Amino acid sequence: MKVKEIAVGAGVNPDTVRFYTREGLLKPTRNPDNNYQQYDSEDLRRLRFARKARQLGFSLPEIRQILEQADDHHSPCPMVRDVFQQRLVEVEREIAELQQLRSRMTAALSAWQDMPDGTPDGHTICRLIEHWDESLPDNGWKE
Amino acid sequence: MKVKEIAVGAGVNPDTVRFYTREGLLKPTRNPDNNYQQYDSEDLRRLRFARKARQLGFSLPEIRQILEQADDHHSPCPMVRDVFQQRLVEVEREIAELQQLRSRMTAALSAWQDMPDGTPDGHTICRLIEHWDESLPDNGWKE
DNA sequence: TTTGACCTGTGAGTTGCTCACAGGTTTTAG
DNA sequence: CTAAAACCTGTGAGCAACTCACAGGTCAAA
Repeated sequence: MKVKEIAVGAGVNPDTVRFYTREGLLKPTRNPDNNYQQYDSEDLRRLRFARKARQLGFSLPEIRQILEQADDHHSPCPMVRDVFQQRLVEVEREIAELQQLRSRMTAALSAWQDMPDGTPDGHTICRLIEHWDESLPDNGWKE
Repeated sequence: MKVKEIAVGAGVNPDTVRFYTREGLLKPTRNPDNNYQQYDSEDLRRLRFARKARQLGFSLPEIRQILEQADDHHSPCPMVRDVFQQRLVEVEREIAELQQLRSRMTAALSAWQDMPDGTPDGHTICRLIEHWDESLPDNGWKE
C-alpha cells in the first residue's frame, strides 16, 4: 500500500500517515525502484489501532510505547488498562468542570436578560464578564 | 505596576503578562528611565477581564476585539452575548461527547475484567483497544 | 558593593496534526 | 507518445496559548 491507500483505509489524512511514520508509529519498507513508502496490512492495523487509542485520549508517546511493547512480544494490555483508568478519571473531571461551567453560563445568560448593556465609561469593559464571579477552577500560577 | 506586580495581582505568570502585551491586549507605558513596562489599574482590570473571558472559552483574538470595542467606546456586550451563546452550544456538545466516552469507557472496563490479556502473537496488538467499537465521533478526513 | 531579584527582547518548545513547497514518479487521457 | 493530472518524497512552517530559556541590563537590600 502507498501512503494514500493506507490513509483511505484508516480514514485519515495522508499527512497524518506521514507524520505517524516520522514519529515511528508505523514502519513501512521502501520500494527501491521509486523510493516510495510501502505499507502492509500490519501497518494498517497499527494505524487503526493508533486512531482508536487517540480517540480514547492516549497520547502519541503512549501509543508508541504500547506498539513497541507489542513488537517486543510483551502484552501491553495491563499497561493499557492502567492508562485507561487514569484517562477515565480525567474524563470525569472534565465532565464535572464543563457541567459546572454550563450551569454558570445558563445562569449568567438568564441574569443578563435583565441587565443593560455595559456602557464603556472608562470604568467598565463589559459587566457581563466582569461580574462573572471569581470561583472558577484555577488554572496555573505555578500549579 | 511592574510586570510581576500586575501578574501577581491577576494571579498569572509574568510571562503571560508579557505575552498579552506582545499580543496587544495590554498597552502599558514605558518608564523612560529604565525602559520598564508600566501597568496601571486599568491594565489590571483588562488582564483580569481577559483571564475570565479565557475561562469562559473566548479566544485571544475575540478578547482583543472586545477590548478594542470598549476602547472605541462601543459597548461590546451584545457581541459578548453572541459569542457566549455559541460557546454555550459548544460546551454542551463537549459534555455530550465526553459523557458518551465515559459510558463507553466504563462499559469497556467492566467487559475487560473477563478478558484475558492480549497475547501479541503477531495478529493482535491489544484486544482491549482493538475491540473498541467503531462508532466514535469522526474527526477529520476532509471534514 | 555585591548579591539576588527583577527587568528587557527574542526565540524555541509544547501537542497533533495540517498545509505549503519544490521537485521526482506514475498513471491516465487524448 | 506525450502531456497533464495525481501521486510520491522530505523538509519546514503554522496553529493556540502559553511557558521557558537565554543573555544581558537595572535596582534593592545587606
